Amino acid sequence: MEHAAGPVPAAGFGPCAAIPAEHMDFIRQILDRIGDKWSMLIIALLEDGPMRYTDLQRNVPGISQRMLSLTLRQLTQDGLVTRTAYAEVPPRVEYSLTHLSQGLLDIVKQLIGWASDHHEEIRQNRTRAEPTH
Amino acid sequence: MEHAAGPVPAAGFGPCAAIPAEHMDFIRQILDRIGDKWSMLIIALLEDGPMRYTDLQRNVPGISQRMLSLTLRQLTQDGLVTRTAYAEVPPRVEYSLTHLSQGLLDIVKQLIGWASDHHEEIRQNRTRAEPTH
DNA sequence: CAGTATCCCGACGGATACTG
DNA sequence: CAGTATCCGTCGGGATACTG
Repeated sequence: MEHAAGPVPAAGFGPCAAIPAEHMDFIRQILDRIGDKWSMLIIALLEDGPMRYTDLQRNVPGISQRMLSLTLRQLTQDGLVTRTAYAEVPPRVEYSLTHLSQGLLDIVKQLIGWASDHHEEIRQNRTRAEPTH
Repeated sequence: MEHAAGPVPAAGFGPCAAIPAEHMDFIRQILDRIGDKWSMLIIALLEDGPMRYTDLQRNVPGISQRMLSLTLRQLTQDGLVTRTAYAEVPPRVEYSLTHLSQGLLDIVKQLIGWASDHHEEIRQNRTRAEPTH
């Protein structure tokens, strides 16, 4: 991100130097899509390589068939996941990442890393925040 | 639920090398929290420095007072945002990032950058995915 | 195996009105 | 200015049953 260096550039201080208002729109779009309950998890899981429907279902604990299907369809439509169906006797379908989602994968992994590092701290903060009332 | 009876291959490549099942839990916790509709946006906005309640309200287009209050309270409780109230005649309250959210900010910025770079591609993918009926 | 279809509940979150 | 309180609709998403 170019932020050039600069403490609040331009005139006075604008209402929002960090995010141009024009960007707000699709930032929300993307967040709504991958910020949902399962997308990032699935993308992270696909890092290892292609996975089948049931593989995903086993490895994303708690996901329902409905949500798995829906999420995969969304991701496929967005070009973040590739669906490959093999015409075999027991049907086989594999899902894998695309070039587009490779960059996203990197970020998702960072987010997971951050969560791993700080979830405990956050939990502590949360419980200790009670007494205020 | 543990189906301990399962193969659970342990050797070779397990069902999930990317995310150990134990981590799934708090990954979901974090995603549920910051993956909501407004948290990341607010964190990104606070990069520039402290902002007041109304500043945030202006710069997060479409957010309601209710959601702004709620989100800020959540973030404050989690230790991701600091709330500072000045006892002045017109009340003034400022919100800013904490050391904890600094690392998260970096990731959020990357995500925003990624969204900026690829939202168009994603939109195209989405529209061109229709004909499949 | 890899899904789809249907039902249904709870929460997320917007609109509005009120307060310290 | 900086919130809280209440009402209420939408819809994300789980449970269950069925299909190619």
